[in-house]
Amino acid sequence: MGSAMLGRLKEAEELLVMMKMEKGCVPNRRTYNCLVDGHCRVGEVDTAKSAVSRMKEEGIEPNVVTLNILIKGMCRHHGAGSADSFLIDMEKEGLKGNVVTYMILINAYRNVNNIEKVMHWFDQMVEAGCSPDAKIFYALISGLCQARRDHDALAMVEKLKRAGLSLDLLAYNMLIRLFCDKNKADEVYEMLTDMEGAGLKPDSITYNTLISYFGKHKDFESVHRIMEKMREEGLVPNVVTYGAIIQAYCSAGKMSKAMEVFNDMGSHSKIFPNTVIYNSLIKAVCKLGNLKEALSLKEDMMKTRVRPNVETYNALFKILKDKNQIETVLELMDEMVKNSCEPNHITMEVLMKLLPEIGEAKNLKKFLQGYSVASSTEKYAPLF
DNA sequence: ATAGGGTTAG
Repeated sequence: MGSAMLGRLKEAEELLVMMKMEKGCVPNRRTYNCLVDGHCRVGEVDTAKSAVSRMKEEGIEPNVVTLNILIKGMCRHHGAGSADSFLIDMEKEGLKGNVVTYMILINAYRNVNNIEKVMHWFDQMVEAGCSPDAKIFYALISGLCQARRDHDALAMVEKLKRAGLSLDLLAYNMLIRLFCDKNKADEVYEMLTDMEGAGLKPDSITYNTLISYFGKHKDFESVHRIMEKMREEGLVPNVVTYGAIIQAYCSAGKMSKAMEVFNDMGSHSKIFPNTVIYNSLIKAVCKLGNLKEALSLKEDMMKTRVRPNVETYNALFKILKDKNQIETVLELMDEMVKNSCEPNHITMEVLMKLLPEIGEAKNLKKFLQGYSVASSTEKYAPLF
C-alpha cells in the first residue's frame, strides 16, 4: 500500500489547510478523526498523533472515537502492548474508553493468543462501568475456545445469559468444537440441546464437527447416523464432510473404505478432493509402507491440478528415506522448488538425515536457495 | 466513509 494512499493523505492535509482559509468552512472533530484514521491505516501512527495535537491546538478536544482510532492503529502497527499502555495513560488523563475501545484491545490480544490480557481487559471494561454487548461476549468466547479453556468459556456463557443475551449459531459451533476436542460428550449433547431450545438448527459446520468427532473415535455408526440426519435437514455434505469421513477411515486403517468414499466423491457429487483429502490418503498409505500407492496418489494430484503442499512432500520424503529411494527424493526436492512449495522444519529434519546420500550439505544448501539438485545444470530462480 | 467481531476435515 503506501505511496498512492500516502499521496491522497497529503491531498487531505492540503485540503484541510484550504478549509481553514475559507470563511465558514471550519474543520470539525469528524474532519480530524478522518484524517487521524487515514494516517493510522497506512501505519503512520506518529503522524496521526501529531494530527491529534494540531486538533487540540485548534480547540477541538479529541473524543472517544479519536481514541479508538489511535488504539486500533497502534494495535495494528505497534502491537497490542503499546496500545495497552497508551490507554492506561489516557485513562489517567481522564479520557474514558467505551465498548469499542475494549473490543479493539480484546481482539488484538485474542489474535496473539494472550488470553490473560483478554480476560484482564474484559474485567477492566466491566470495572469501568461499560456493559458488554453480545459481540464482546462472542469475541471472548472465541478467545477462550481457541485457548481451549472450556470452564472459562462456560463461565462466560453464563455471564452472557445473565446479561439477558443469548448465543448464536457461530458461538455454539465454537463451543461444540471445543468440547469435541476435549472429548466431553456430555457437554456436546448439552450444547446441542441448549441450541435446539434456543430455536437454532445445526448447520453443516455443526454436522461436520460432529462427524469428525465420531470419526476420531472410530464410531462409524454415529458418523452415518449424523450424515443421514444432515441430509434429512436438507444439508448437503461438502468437501469438509468427505474429508472428515476419509480421515476417519484412514486413521482406522480402513483404506479400502477410505478409497471408496474418495472415488465416490467425484461421481456421486460435484465435490472434488482437495489437498487436505489427498494428504490424508497419502499419509495413511505411507504409514502402511505402500510407496507405490503414495506416489500414484501424488501423480493423481498433479493430473487433477490439486496442489501438493509441504505436508504432501514431507510424507513422501519420510517413506522414500525409509525405502532408500534417493533419486526420487532429489526429484521431489526439485519439484517442490519448481512449485514454490516452501520446506518447513520437518522437511529439513528428514532431509538432514539423508545428508550423506543427498551429497553432503552442498545440495541441501542449493535446495534451500531454490536451485536444482537432481541435475546440476538446471537452475531455477531462488525462491526462498 | 469518524471507531469494534468470531466457526468445520490433517
